[in-house]
Amino acid sequence: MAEVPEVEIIARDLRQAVVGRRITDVEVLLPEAVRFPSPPEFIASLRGRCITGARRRAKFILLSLDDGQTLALHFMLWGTLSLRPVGSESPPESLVVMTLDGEEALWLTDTLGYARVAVARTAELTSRLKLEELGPEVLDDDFTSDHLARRLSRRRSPLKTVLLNQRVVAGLGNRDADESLWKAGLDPRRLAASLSRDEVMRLHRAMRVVLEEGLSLRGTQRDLFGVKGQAKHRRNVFERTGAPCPSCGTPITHARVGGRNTHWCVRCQPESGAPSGPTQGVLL
DNA sequence: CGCTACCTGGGT
DNA sequence: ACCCAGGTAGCG
Repeated sequence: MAEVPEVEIIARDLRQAVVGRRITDVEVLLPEAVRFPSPPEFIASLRGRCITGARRRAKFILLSLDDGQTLALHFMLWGTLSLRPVGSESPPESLVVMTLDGEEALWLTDTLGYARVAVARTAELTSRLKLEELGPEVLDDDFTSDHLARRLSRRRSPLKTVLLNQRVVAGLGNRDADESLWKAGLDPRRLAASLSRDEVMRLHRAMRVVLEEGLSLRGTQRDLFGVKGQAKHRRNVFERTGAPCPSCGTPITHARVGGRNTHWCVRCQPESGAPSGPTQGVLL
Protein backbone atom coordinates (compact mmCIF):
# COMPACT_ATOMS: atom_id res chain seq x y z
CA MET A 1 0.00 0.00 0.00
CA ALA A 2 3.01 2.20 -0.09
CA GLU A 3 3.58 4.15 -3.27
CA VAL A 4 5.72 7.24 -3.60
CA PRO A 5 3.33 9.78 -2.01
CA GLU A 6 2.97 7.55 1.06
CA VAL A 7 6.72 6.95 1.31
CA GLU A 8 7.47 10.65 0.85
CA ILE A 9 5.03 11.55 3.65
CA ILE A 10 6.81 9.15 5.99
CA ALA A 11 10.20 10.58 4.97
CA ARG A 12 9.00 14.10 5.75
CA ASP A 13 7.56 13.02 9.08
CA LEU A 14 10.86 11.37 9.95
CA ARG A 15 12.76 14.55 9.08
CA GLN A 16 10.56 16.44 11.47
CA ALA A 17 10.30 13.90 14.28
CA VAL A 18 13.39 11.71 14.42
CA VAL A 19 16.31 13.61 12.92
CA GLY A 20 18.61 14.55 15.77
CA ARG A 21 17.52 11.64 17.93
CA ARG A 22 19.57 8.64 19.01
CA ILE A 23 18.79 4.97 18.44
CA THR A 24 19.17 3.43 21.89
CA ASP A 25 17.91 -0.06 21.15
CA VAL A 26 17.04 -2.25 18.19
CA GLU A 27 14.93 -5.38 18.10
CA VAL A 28 14.67 -7.64 15.05
CA LEU A 29 11.54 -9.79 15.18
CA LEU A 30 11.75 -11.13 11.63
CA PRO A 31 15.40 -11.87 10.74
CA GLU A 32 14.59 -12.15 7.00
CA ALA A 33 13.60 -8.49 7.08
CA VAL A 34 17.27 -7.52 7.41
CA ARG A 35 18.88 -7.61 3.96
CA PHE A 36 22.36 -6.81 5.24
CA PRO A 37 24.49 -7.18 7.28
CA SER A 38 23.45 -10.12 9.52
CA PRO A 39 20.74 -9.27 12.09
CA PRO A 40 23.21 -9.13 15.03
CA GLU A 41 25.55 -6.86 13.04
CA PHE A 42 22.58 -4.77 11.96
CA ILE A 43 21.62 -4.24 15.60
CA ALA A 44 25.20 -3.45 16.63
CA SER A 45 25.61 -0.97 13.75
CA LEU A 46 22.55 1.00 14.78
CA ARG A 47 22.72 0.98 18.54
CA GLY A 48 23.95 4.29 19.89
CA ARG A 49 23.85 6.05 16.50
CA CYS A 50 22.26 9.44 16.03
CA ILE A 51 19.96 10.01 13.04
CA THR A 52 21.23 12.99 11.06
CA GLY A 53 18.95 13.05 8.04
CA ALA A 54 15.94 11.47 6.36
CA ARG A 55 15.11 11.36 2.66
CA ARG A 56 13.38 9.31 0.01
CA ARG A 57 14.79 7.84 -3.20
CA ALA A 58 12.25 5.96 -5.35
CA LYS A 59 10.36 3.95 -2.71
CA PHE A 60 13.31 3.70 -0.32
CA ILE A 61 13.54 5.69 2.90
CA LEU A 62 17.16 6.59 3.65
CA LEU A 63 18.20 7.63 7.14
CA SER A 64 21.70 9.07 7.51
CA LEU A 65 23.57 8.18 10.67
CA ASP A 66 26.24 10.15 12.51
CA ASP A 67 29.01 7.65 11.65
CA GLY A 68 28.71 7.84 7.85
CA GLN A 69 26.38 4.89 7.55
CA THR A 70 22.93 4.97 5.98
CA LEU A 71 19.92 2.96 7.09
CA ALA A 72 17.54 2.02 4.25
CA LEU A 73 13.92 0.98 4.69
CA HIS A 74 11.64 -0.39 2.00
CA PHE A 75 7.94 -1.02 2.59
CA MET A 76 7.37 -3.26 -0.44
CA LEU A 77 3.60 -3.90 -0.72
CA TRP A 78 2.18 -3.46 2.76
CA GLY A 79 4.90 -2.29 5.08
CA THR A 80 4.39 0.75 7.28
CA LEU A 81 6.38 2.72 9.79
CA SER A 82 4.97 4.28 12.92
CA LEU A 83 6.33 6.22 15.87
CA ARG A 84 4.82 5.16 19.17
CA PRO A 85 5.61 5.39 22.87
CA VAL A 86 7.94 2.71 24.17
CA GLY A 87 6.00 -0.13 25.72
CA SER A 88 3.14 0.10 23.22
CA GLU A 89 1.70 -3.29 22.47
CA SER A 90 3.82 -4.96 19.81
CA PRO A 91 1.65 -6.04 16.89
CA PRO A 92 2.34 -9.58 15.65
CA GLU A 93 3.28 -8.20 12.23
CA SER A 94 6.22 -6.23 13.65
CA LEU A 95 9.48 -6.80 11.80
CA VAL A 96 11.90 -4.34 13.41
CA VAL A 97 11.56 -1.98 16.37
CA MET A 98 14.03 0.86 16.92
CA THR A 99 13.89 2.70 20.21
CA LEU A 100 14.77 6.40 20.15
CA ASP A 101 16.23 7.99 23.30
CA GLY A 102 14.42 5.37 25.33
CA GLU A 103 11.14 7.23 24.93
CA GLU A 104 9.53 6.37 21.64
CA ALA A 105 10.14 3.68 19.07
CA LEU A 106 9.92 3.33 15.31
CA TRP A 107 7.94 0.21 14.41
CA LEU A 108 8.34 -1.36 11.02
CA THR A 109 5.28 -3.54 10.50
CA ASP A 110 4.12 -5.60 7.54
CA THR A 111 1.55 -8.40 7.54
CA LEU A 112 3.07 -9.88 4.39
CA GLY A 113 6.56 -9.71 5.84
CA TYR A 114 8.11 -8.37 2.63
CA ALA A 115 9.36 -5.05 4.00
CA ARG A 116 13.15 -4.81 4.27
CA VAL A 117 15.87 -2.88 6.08
CA ALA A 118 19.60 -2.62 5.47
CA VAL A 119 22.48 -0.63 6.85
CA ALA A 120 26.00 0.02 5.56
CA ARG A 121 28.39 2.85 4.88
CA THR A 122 26.62 5.13 2.40
CA ALA A 123 28.73 4.18 -0.64
CA GLU A 124 28.34 0.47 -0.01
CA LEU A 125 24.62 0.78 0.61
CA THR A 126 24.18 2.76 -2.59
CA SER A 127 25.90 0.11 -4.66
CA ARG A 128 24.31 -2.89 -2.98
CA LEU A 129 20.81 -1.47 -3.34
CA LYS A 130 21.70 -0.26 -6.85
CA LEU A 131 20.44 3.20 -6.01
CA GLU A 132 22.58 4.77 -8.73
CA GLU A 133 20.74 2.71 -11.34
CA LEU A 134 17.39 4.30 -10.48
CA GLY A 135 15.81 6.64 -12.99
CA PRO A 136 15.14 10.33 -12.35
CA GLU A 137 12.59 11.26 -9.70
CA VAL A 138 9.29 12.23 -11.27
CA LEU A 139 8.87 14.96 -8.66
CA ASP A 140 12.31 16.54 -9.23
CA ASP A 141 12.11 20.05 -10.64
CA ASP A 142 14.64 19.15 -13.33
CA PHE A 143 12.72 16.09 -14.56
CA THR A 144 11.44 17.36 -17.91
CA SER A 145 9.21 15.87 -20.59
CA ASP A 146 12.39 15.65 -22.72
CA HIS A 147 13.89 13.25 -20.20
CA LEU A 148 10.72 11.20 -20.19
CA ALA A 149 10.54 11.17 -24.00
CA ARG A 150 14.12 9.97 -24.31
CA ARG A 151 13.63 7.19 -21.78
CA LEU A 152 10.34 5.98 -23.22
CA SER A 153 11.68 5.96 -26.74
CA ARG A 154 14.16 3.21 -25.89
CA ARG A 155 11.50 0.82 -24.59
CA ARG A 156 9.42 -1.64 -26.60
CA SER A 157 7.24 -2.81 -23.68
CA PRO A 158 3.73 -1.65 -22.80
CA LEU A 159 3.60 1.84 -21.28
CA LYS A 160 2.28 0.48 -18.00
CA THR A 161 5.22 -1.91 -17.61
CA VAL A 162 7.75 0.78 -18.44
CA LEU A 163 6.24 3.29 -16.01
CA LEU A 164 6.51 0.80 -13.16
CA ASN A 165 10.21 0.24 -13.84
CA GLN A 166 12.01 2.42 -11.30
CA ARG A 167 15.16 2.35 -13.44
CA VAL A 168 13.27 4.19 -16.16
CA VAL A 169 11.62 6.75 -13.90
CA ALA A 170 11.41 6.62 -10.11
CA GLY A 171 8.05 7.55 -8.69
CA LEU A 172 5.15 5.52 -9.99
CA GLY A 173 3.54 2.50 -8.38
CA ASN A 174 0.65 0.46 -9.73
CA ARG A 175 -2.05 2.87 -8.58
CA ASP A 176 -0.26 6.04 -9.64
CA ALA A 177 0.65 4.55 -13.03
CA ASP A 178 -3.03 3.78 -13.73
CA GLU A 179 -4.13 7.20 -12.51
CA SER A 180 -1.46 8.96 -14.57
CA LEU A 181 -2.37 7.08 -17.75
CA TRP A 182 -6.03 7.96 -17.27
CA LYS A 183 -5.23 11.61 -16.73
CA ALA A 184 -3.05 11.60 -19.83
CA GLY A 185 -5.68 9.75 -21.91
CA LEU A 186 -3.29 6.92 -22.84
CA ASP A 187 -4.01 3.21 -23.17
CA PRO A 188 -1.70 1.34 -20.73
CA ARG A 189 -1.04 -1.35 -23.38
CA ARG A 190 0.44 1.05 -25.93
CA LEU A 191 4.13 0.53 -26.57
CA ALA A 192 6.18 3.11 -24.70
CA ALA A 193 8.20 4.04 -27.77
CA SER A 194 5.06 4.72 -29.81
CA LEU A 195 4.02 7.93 -28.05
CA SER A 196 3.96 11.22 -29.91
CA ARG A 197 5.70 14.24 -28.44
CA ASP A 198 2.35 15.65 -27.39
CA GLU A 199 1.37 12.41 -25.67
CA VAL A 200 4.63 12.33 -23.72
CA MET A 201 4.02 15.88 -22.57
CA ARG A 202 0.53 14.97 -21.38
CA LEU A 203 1.92 11.95 -19.55
CA HIS A 204 4.74 13.93 -17.97
CA ARG A 205 2.31 16.47 -16.64
CA ALA A 206 -0.19 13.83 -15.49
CA MET A 207 2.45 11.89 -13.53
CA ARG A 208 3.52 14.96 -11.66
CA VAL A 209 -0.03 16.08 -10.94
CA VAL A 210 -1.01 12.61 -9.66
CA LEU A 211 1.96 12.44 -7.28
CA GLU A 212 1.50 16.00 -6.07
CA GLU A 213 -2.19 15.40 -5.41
CA GLY A 214 -1.38 12.27 -3.46
CA LEU A 215 1.15 14.22 -1.45
CA SER A 216 -1.14 17.12 -0.71
CA LEU A 217 -3.74 14.69 0.64
CA ARG A 218 -0.98 12.98 2.64
CA GLY A 219 -1.29 9.65 0.86
CA THR A 220 -3.79 6.86 1.40
CA GLN A 221 -2.49 5.28 4.56
CA ARG A 222 -1.51 6.36 8.05
CA ASP A 223 1.46 8.66 8.45
CA LEU A 224 4.27 8.20 11.00
CA PHE A 225 1.98 9.45 13.77
CA GLY A 226 -0.98 7.27 12.82
CA VAL A 227 -2.99 9.99 11.07
CA LYS A 228 -4.82 8.74 7.98
CA GLY A 229 -4.25 10.35 4.58
CA GLN A 230 -7.21 11.28 2.39
CA ALA A 231 -5.95 10.34 -1.08
CA LYS A 232 -7.92 7.10 -1.25
CA HIS A 233 -11.07 9.05 -2.06
CA ARG A 234 -9.47 10.64 -5.10
CA ARG A 235 -9.13 7.61 -7.35
CA ASN A 236 -10.46 7.86 -10.89
CA VAL A 237 -9.75 4.36 -12.20
CA PHE A 238 -7.66 2.33 -9.77
CA GLU A 239 -9.74 -0.47 -8.25
CA ARG A 240 -12.89 1.06 -9.77
CA THR A 241 -13.60 -1.77 -12.23
CA GLY A 242 -17.13 -1.43 -13.65
CA ALA A 243 -17.73 1.95 -12.00
CA PRO A 244 -18.35 4.93 -14.29
CA CYS A 245 -15.35 6.85 -15.60
CA PRO A 246 -15.47 10.25 -13.83
CA SER A 247 -14.90 11.94 -17.16
CA CYS A 248 -17.27 10.14 -19.58
CA GLY A 249 -19.29 7.59 -17.58
CA THR A 250 -18.01 4.53 -19.47
CA PRO A 251 -17.51 1.58 -17.08
CA ILE A 252 -13.86 1.21 -16.10
CA THR A 253 -12.09 -1.76 -17.69
CA HIS A 254 -9.80 -4.07 -15.81
CA ALA A 255 -7.13 -6.43 -17.16
CA ARG A 256 -3.64 -7.66 -16.47
CA VAL A 257 -0.93 -5.74 -18.22
CA GLY A 258 2.63 -6.93 -17.75
CA GLY A 259 1.43 -9.19 -14.95
CA ARG A 260 -0.07 -6.29 -12.99
CA ASN A 261 -3.65 -5.33 -12.25
CA THR A 262 -4.50 -2.48 -14.59
CA HIS A 263 -7.55 -0.23 -14.73
CA TRP A 264 -8.50 2.19 -17.50
CA CYS A 265 -11.32 3.82 -19.46
CA VAL A 266 -11.55 2.47 -23.01
CA ARG A 267 -13.15 5.68 -24.22
CA CYS A 268 -10.85 8.24 -22.61
CA GLN A 269 -7.75 6.09 -23.20
CA PRO A 270 -8.20 4.89 -26.78
CA GLU A 271 -6.09 2.04 -28.17
CA SER A 272 -5.23 3.97 -31.29
CA GLY A 273 -3.89 6.86 -29.31
CA ALA A 274 -6.34 9.27 -30.91
CA PRO A 275 -5.36 12.60 -29.38
CA SER A 276 -8.89 13.86 -28.69
CA GLY A 277 -10.31 12.39 -25.52
CA PRO A 278 -12.81 13.66 -22.95
CA THR A 279 -9.88 13.68 -20.53
CA GLN A 280 -8.42 16.71 -22.25
CA GLY A 281 -10.57 19.01 -20.18
CA VAL A 282 -9.66 17.27 -16.93
CA LEU A 283 -5.97 17.81 -17.55
CA LEU A 284 -6.26 21.56 -17.70
C1' DC B 1 12.73 -8.52 -21.04
C1' DG B 2 8.89 -11.32 -18.72
C1' DC B 3 7.91 -14.43 -15.22
C1' DT B 4 7.88 -16.14 -10.54
C1' DA B 5 8.59 -16.35 -5.64
C1' DC B 6 8.29 -14.13 -1.49
C1' DC B 7 3.92 -14.36 2.65
C1' DT B 8 -0.34 -13.47 5.36
C1' DG B 9 -5.06 -11.37 5.83
C1' DG B 10 -8.94 -10.06 3.87
C1' DG B 11 -12.26 -10.36 0.18
C1' DT B 12 -15.30 -13.37 -2.84
C1' DA C 1 -11.83 -22.98 -0.29
C1' DC C 2 -10.17 -20.36 -3.00
C1' DC C 3 -7.98 -16.08 -4.78
C1' DC C 4 -5.43 -11.91 -4.69
C1' DA C 5 -2.52 -7.75 -3.06
C1' DG C 6 -0.29 -0.63 -4.45
C1' DG C 7 7.02 -4.18 -5.10
C1' DT C 8 11.16 -6.11 -6.13
C1' DA C 9 15.14 -9.50 -6.80
C1' DG C 10 16.45 -13.03 -9.29
C1' DC C 11 15.88 -16.26 -12.67
C1' DG C 12 15.67 -18.17 -17.47
